[in-house]
Amino acid sequence: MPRQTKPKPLASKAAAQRADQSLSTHDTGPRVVDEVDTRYLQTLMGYNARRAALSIIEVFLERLAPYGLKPVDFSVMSTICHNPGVTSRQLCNTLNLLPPNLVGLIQSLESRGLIERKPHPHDGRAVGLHATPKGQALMVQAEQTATELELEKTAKLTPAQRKTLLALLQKIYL
Amino acid sequence: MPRQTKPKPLASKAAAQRADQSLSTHDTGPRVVDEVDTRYLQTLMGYNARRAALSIIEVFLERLAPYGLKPVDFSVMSTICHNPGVTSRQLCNTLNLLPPNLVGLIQSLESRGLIERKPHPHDGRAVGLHATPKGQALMVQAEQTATELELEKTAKLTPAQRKTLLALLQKIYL
DNA sequence: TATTGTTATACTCTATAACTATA
DNA sequence: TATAGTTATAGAGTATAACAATA
Repeated sequence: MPRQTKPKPLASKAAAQRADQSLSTHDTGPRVVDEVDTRYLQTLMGYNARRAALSIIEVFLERLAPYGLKPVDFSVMSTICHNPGVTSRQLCNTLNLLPPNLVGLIQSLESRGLIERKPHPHDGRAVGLHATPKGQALMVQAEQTATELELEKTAKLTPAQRKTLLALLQKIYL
Repeated sequence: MPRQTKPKPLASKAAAQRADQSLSTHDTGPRVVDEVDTRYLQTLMGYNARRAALSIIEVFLERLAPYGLKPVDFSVMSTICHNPGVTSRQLCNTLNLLPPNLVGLIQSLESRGLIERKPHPHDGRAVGLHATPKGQALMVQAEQTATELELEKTAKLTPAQRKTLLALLQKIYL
């Protein structure tokens, strides 16, 4: 189930058309565009990172749907599994989420029996989040599926390139 | 105006805590998490690409606000400027947008006097989109601002690393 | 019959303000 | 006074179905 219209394969014969990349062509008459020139946008990291992320997330949504997990659910569950007792506030800070948007998500995971809320040992305001055995078992499978899917989507990259790409991306947002 | 809660600086002294990354710890008691371990998520390209993209887009929204352009407006305007006569359908295919979501955007740009709609030379159904002189002038400034911002956000990267990162990202979504 | 552009609309995601309980 | 969690709600973004005009 494609969520977007898929770009048609470009007619490579028309590559020679795109010669003038200047912004101010001062041309006002009607014109037919044979092949769309996106060379400027492709110099922008934000554009490329967003397109790459959406490309992966599109497949992620399909493959993880059987687990009832969307990307944010997945990252929250994974972080809880790897950090038993983590609080909502810590999840927000770590994953760049807003507290109000996490409330319903946590409640949903709890009602599905994937996590448990336990009182925080030292802070009466906070609540520690723990994955149940059911939640842990689900995430073992989900993380394996996610990792497989990621390797597929980055199949054009060598392992070294993949490692490089991860490191460079982290230099931007960390 | 921060749109998200900003992660607090991590106490590096606690890095030694995160030794066991296994999913099934079988621990059920209350526990305090000192530093959140996100090492698994950081192995996922989708997670890193999305975080990097959002990190850039956050600044993009601030810096491009004076031009009245959000990321999608910007990419549409830029593509129209560099491809005079491009059609809505071509924009959708190129930028991975859905036609209904582009209608209001195009109307807004037209009512602001940034673009003009002209009949397509060969196809009576299609409409060619052209940037007005006002739109072209705006985009010269906007693209310069965007490029500057991008260089700031990728300041930790060498020019060679930046080029590598762009190329690797395109190998994922193109 | 297929495609371009459009309308209407629903659903999801994201953001802000304000409240409570505790530190 | 400040923080953790919550509630309510508004706004933006994204999705599908269906239609008219043209190819």
